[in-house]
Amino acid sequence: MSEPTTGDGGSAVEGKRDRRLVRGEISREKILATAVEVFGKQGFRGGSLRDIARRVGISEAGLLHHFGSKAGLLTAVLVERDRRDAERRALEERDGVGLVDAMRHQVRRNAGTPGLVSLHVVVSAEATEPDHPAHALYRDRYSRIRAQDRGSFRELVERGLLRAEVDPDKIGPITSAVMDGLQLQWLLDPDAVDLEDLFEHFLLLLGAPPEQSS
Amino acid sequence: MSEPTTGDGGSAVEGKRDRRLVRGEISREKILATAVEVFGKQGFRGGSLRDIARRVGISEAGLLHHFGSKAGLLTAVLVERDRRDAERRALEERDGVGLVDAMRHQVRRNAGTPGLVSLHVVVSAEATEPDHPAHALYRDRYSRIRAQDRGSFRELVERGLLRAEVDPDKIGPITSAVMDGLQLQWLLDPDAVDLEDLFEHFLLLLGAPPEQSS
DNA sequence: GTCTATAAACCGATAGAC
DNA sequence: GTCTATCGGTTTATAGAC
Repeated sequence: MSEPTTGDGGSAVEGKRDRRLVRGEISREKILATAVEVFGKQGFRGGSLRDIARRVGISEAGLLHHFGSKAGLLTAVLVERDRRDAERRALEERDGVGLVDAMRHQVRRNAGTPGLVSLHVVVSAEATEPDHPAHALYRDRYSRIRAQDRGSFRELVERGLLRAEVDPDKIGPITSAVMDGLQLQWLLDPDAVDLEDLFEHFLLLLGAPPEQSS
Repeated sequence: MSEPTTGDGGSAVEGKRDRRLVRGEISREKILATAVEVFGKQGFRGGSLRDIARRVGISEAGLLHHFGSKAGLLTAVLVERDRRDAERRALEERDGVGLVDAMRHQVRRNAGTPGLVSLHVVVSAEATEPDHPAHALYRDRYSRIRAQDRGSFRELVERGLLRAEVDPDKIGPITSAVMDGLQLQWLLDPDAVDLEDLFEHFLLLLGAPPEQSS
């Protein structure tokens, strides 16, 4: 057994730094980090509260005190992840990082955090079932991304930064598909699939210019 | 540990046509079809033998008589699916259908069989976990596809049927990723994602010629 | 906020009759 | 080949003490 010590992931978020963490919040952060691991490996259906509770070093009842239900815990995990992504994207946008480079950064981060990638791949697939507690969340997330990408890609094509054949209405979902699909193959066989290299080749086919080191 | 009997399923493939089906084989076919439904919706971990047995109209013990275990049933389902795919691909190859058109046909079939698509998307994602009973099967399947695609794509590029920038070593996994990733988005929101249309746009970016109606 | 105890349901698999 | 009965295990969630 032993402590997986992944609790380090609970390293203070950002704005929370100057505030003392009370006991309950320590638990909350640690629970969320552990839930990412367990739901990432076993999925929502396959992962158990017992497993998470044991890894955290808390009782199941104690765990449920914070999140109400298993579905509540999953939702908290995914919402927290979305929050961090949005925060990071906002910082990048402030620094003038374009869509394509932002995607490159995302792929690079993914290659270093297989646990988060696994959470996404496994839970999003589970969530295709309409009754799944995260179904609406994933459906709406992809819908939102498609809408955002549409505008960003249109601008890139208009500025001649992508090949003229690229259809701004269609390239967004295709690009998301490439990222998701490559992640699946990478998780199945990490040594046989080079995430960054393959994504970069896809970008080359779009006619995207090389990365802006800035 | 009882007879898994999963081996005999593949024994008589073509020769079965002229032979009367005995009761057991009727059950076997019906069980496999139902297992596709249940595992497709709930995954292997989330789906239960109880649910499958009830839908088939048989007891759980009767079900296990045929397949030995839950994992044995999943394996039988996936092996059967692979067998049918290989059979169909062999026919197409005999008729001179190229790789790209074969992929178009696959996408078109997928758009008409959401249950099979769901089985693939959900179970392949589950199977990224090394302990999953279908892990080796999916890892090897993708490895095999990558190896086959490498040769086929090289030939297409050499014959000028794809853009020269296309790297035969990299475009295979990217193309698989596009199919898988689009399927995920399609299952999450069927009305918002046009599987065939988006895949065709991807092919256009590769410089592939229009479909050969033959 | 955390615990123990327990409810209530579901699970895969086996034994053995027919 | 199919059944009934059952075992031993797991699951999420609640009640109530502290």
